[in-house]
Amino acid sequence: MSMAFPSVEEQLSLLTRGVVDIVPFEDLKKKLERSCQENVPLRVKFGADPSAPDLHLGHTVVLRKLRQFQKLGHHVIFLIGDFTGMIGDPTGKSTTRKRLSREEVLANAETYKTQIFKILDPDRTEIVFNSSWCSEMRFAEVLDLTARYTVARLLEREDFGKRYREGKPISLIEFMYPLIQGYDSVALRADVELGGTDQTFNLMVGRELQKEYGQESQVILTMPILEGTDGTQKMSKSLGNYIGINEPPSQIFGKIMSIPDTLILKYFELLTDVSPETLKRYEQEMKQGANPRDYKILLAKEIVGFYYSKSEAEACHEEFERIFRQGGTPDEMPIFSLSSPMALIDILVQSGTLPSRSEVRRMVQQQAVSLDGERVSSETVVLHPGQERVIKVGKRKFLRVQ
RNA sequence: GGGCAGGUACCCGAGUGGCCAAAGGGGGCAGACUGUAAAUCUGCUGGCACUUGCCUUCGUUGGUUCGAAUCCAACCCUGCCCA
Repeated sequence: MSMAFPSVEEQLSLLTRGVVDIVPFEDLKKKLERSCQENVPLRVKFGADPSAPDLHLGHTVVLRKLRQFQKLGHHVIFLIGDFTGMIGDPTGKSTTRKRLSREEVLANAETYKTQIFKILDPDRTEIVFNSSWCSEMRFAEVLDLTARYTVARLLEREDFGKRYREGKPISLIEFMYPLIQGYDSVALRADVELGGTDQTFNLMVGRELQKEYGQESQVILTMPILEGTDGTQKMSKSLGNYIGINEPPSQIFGKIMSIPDTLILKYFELLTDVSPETLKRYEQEMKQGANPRDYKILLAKEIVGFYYSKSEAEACHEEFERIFRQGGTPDEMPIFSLSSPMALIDILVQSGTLPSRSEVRRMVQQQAVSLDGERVSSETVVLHPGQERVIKVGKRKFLRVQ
């Protein structure tokens, strides 16, 4: 399969979009030139944690960059770091890593596939597991690997150094992670490795190790870390500020609408294909006083449109207007069927709308509960079957009772 | 192996026998205000009951006591120093 690559300049202009750093830039240029001349695609590596199969928009920043490489004709290697996942890390800092079985890893891999292929081209993506070479390594080989790096250099990493200075624990296996990840690059003979800026250190270790093992060092390309819906902390599932790509369209739409204004342009740049010129125009218009809300709507439509469809995006927009601007109700909401009369408090707990009866009482006290648009003042109101009513808790929890 | 300091609710962190479901902050949730948001103000933030009540929670397990997050013992875990 021989196809001409676009010119190096053309490739670079696309590939440099939105990136934070390319180290070293000159080497990327050289690799691209050689790839053009010899008509050999670059091997572009990206590593993923095996235990987090729920992708969110934060993950897609890098995936979209991989997609650009693919569109230019390069070969993407999606590495699933199952080896360390199967060992587990009992002392992991805050989140104790769960040990994964082989079956779980494979199941997670499947989930990955269905998600990443919403963005990546399956025909140009190779999925690999690092256990396939890590589990073959003999202890002597592992020692040989550890002899090639020093503790002082590992402590150069910001979080290691910080934790060490602050007297917080660092387990040896954590020290090994960068080495393992770096060794993966050796095993894969990666030309380029992508990652978030938080991965810079690990990516650099890959460069060092490749050199140690007599290979040409990979070029590393880092992408910005996407802030979550809270606008300050990085998007992550554990912080609850994420927008999952598997979430229903109306959820995605609503969550995007809730991001702070300061993120609008960044989201456009990193999560959509909107051209740089258009981006500039948006920026100008907002500076001149246009309502940022309207651009958020454009953004939300753009993203929902990408993962679902244009018409779905339109529908989300209409529903959003109805619910939040006019205080209406969504098209779809959880339904709870009554078979006999039941008190409001029981309905809200049994339907799972709220976690406990105490919570229901609190909400009612705080005037957060309404029934068919009317504030509810007592949680003991009894609802009867056969009559359709809508309960609303807070701004976005709805329940249809029938 | 020895010495010292620690382990408190989602997170940080006060509390050293009853007034502790446990100060304070962060986060979260709700209300007001808005543009849906941010900022601000107010309230809530273990569960069950709901007019002062009961139950579970302060690393784990036992013990002392009318009564323990607080005292004792053993154990587990973490950090620092020494070997």
